[in-house]
Amino acid sequence: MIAAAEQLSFTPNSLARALLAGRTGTVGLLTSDLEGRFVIPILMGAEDAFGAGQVDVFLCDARGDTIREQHHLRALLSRRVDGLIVVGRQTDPRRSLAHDIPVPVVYAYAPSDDPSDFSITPDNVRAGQMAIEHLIACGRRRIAHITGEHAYAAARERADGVQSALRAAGLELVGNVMYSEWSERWGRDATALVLAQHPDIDAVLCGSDQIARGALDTARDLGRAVPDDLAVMGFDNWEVLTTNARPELTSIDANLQQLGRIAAERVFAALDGADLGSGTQYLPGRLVIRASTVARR
Amino acid sequence: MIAAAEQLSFTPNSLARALLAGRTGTVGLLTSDLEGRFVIPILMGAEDAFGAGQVDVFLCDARGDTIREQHHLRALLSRRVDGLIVVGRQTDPRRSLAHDIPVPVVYAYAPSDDPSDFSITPDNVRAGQMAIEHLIACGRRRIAHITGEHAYAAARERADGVQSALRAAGLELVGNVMYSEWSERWGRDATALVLAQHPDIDAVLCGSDQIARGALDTARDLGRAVPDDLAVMGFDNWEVLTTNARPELTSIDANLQQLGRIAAERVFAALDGADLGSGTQYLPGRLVIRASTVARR
DNA sequence: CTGTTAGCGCCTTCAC
DNA sequence: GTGAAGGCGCTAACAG
Repeated sequence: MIAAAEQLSFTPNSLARALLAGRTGTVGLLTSDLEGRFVIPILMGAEDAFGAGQVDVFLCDARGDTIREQHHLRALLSRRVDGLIVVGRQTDPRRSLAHDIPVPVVYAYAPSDDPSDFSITPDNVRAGQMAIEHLIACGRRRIAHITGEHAYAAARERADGVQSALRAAGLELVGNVMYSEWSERWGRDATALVLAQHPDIDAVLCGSDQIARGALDTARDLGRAVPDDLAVMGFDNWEVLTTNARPELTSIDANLQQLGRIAAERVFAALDGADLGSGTQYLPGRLVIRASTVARR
Repeated sequence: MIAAAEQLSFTPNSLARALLAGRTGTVGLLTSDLEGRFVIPILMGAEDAFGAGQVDVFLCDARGDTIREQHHLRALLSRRVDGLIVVGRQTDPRRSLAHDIPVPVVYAYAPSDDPSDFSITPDNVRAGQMAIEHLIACGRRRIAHITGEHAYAAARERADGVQSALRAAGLELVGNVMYSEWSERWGRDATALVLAQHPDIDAVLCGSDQIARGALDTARDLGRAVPDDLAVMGFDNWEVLTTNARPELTSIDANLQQLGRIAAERVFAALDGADLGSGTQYLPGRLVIRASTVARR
């Protein structure tokens, strides 16, 4: 009867329950950069995995500032989150948060520099290989590689994968890896440059979809038909760029949503006593073939 | 001395404090669509405003599903959030969550259809007017308007603003408002169409930056010089599209981050007893002039 | 099987 | 001034 009376608009107080149970059913997601487009899919994947269970997530954006990060960390711990996911803005290793955190911590995207932490990050070397293997499968032999800032591990690692896959096929990159910035503009300029120096190339592999969009523009300006005359591909599979390109752009998807989901599942399992493990797990990407490398027929 | 001993690694338990205080210092952010690019800046603005104070935010993505939304709502209330921000994916009014929510609720981006709720949303009519006023100030007189889906209030309202500003200047739109989809592809196709029918136009106002990018491509293909021969502008000021365009794209920024900040501030003030108010507040946008409407010199 | 009670960690009050 | 006690809402353990 009491129950019936309260049924109308009664909500149990999770706080009290948490206080008693020693478990809040909450997880902290500490990001260093909401602006960037890599964090969001990861966040979605994590939200997804947790949403099914009964856990809610505290989102904190440290804006790349260590002080703010420490502040948020303290706040999250004082709120007794059951676990923590730390999402970086780049795939370069980042400093470990601290050693004495009383809850499981998973580093996503940006791995921790402490090998005793557990991290999960995209396999960029493999991604570079996959791209080259696809281009070779398309019959391309004279391939140039235009990419972003050398300061980014993602750029260097993809380039490593590119070189190793070429070597494995008995081929060589045309010219050097061209590093500069992650922009369409650089894609346009670099493509003009490489086409002037090496007019006989049959493929341009770009380090990001943005760069690839620039490459497509220049190819069009110079009358090079894509993909018949010149194949173009990118990385990241940023749909707004890839599916609206002329022709639509082949790309390597880093499976970030899955990465977020795995991170969440690992934290979740650790809550139930599973061992979190340590070291860095590399998540393979996925080739998404579109018309910029394979002609429609 | 006890304090000293604990200073090493002691974190006060916010739960216990909250239980006693009747205040958790948490706010729920209920979104219907993390994927979309409008939610993120709002979220950042809110996180920003709250981060300064001591409040943390629970992020819940309902994925546009009402059931899931109700589920999350219950969860958030059971966690005794002090307030709620509901962020929709479109600017079309959405159904009110419920009438009996015991904490302040602010609707952001998608206003509530219940006038007793408080909502804040971009002023799209005014944005349309601002765009036209800018084009007229640039000396344009024969303006076409290509936009997205008619089903979106944002498209219709901007078009209303466009028409009213033209009328106020004694001008008329060239052709009808062209509604279709929010894509580069449509921007390309529609621009080709309108240039064929009305070769004498001197400006194309596009309903989004994506559409505007398509318009720029077609203008280039057809040899129309931008901005001398044809001005092009968009809406949203999506930097990745605007600053990489050839030429860089003039756009109307909806100030979404500010919108998120205001929403957070309103919730925050309501926590301290301030009246939340009701009705819909329309936040004006901001003109960002770039080279697609004003020639560099 | 239903009803009572103790205590989770903190803060505020009141007594000393 | 320092110190003890009560209670926030819940659940687990125990008593009836």
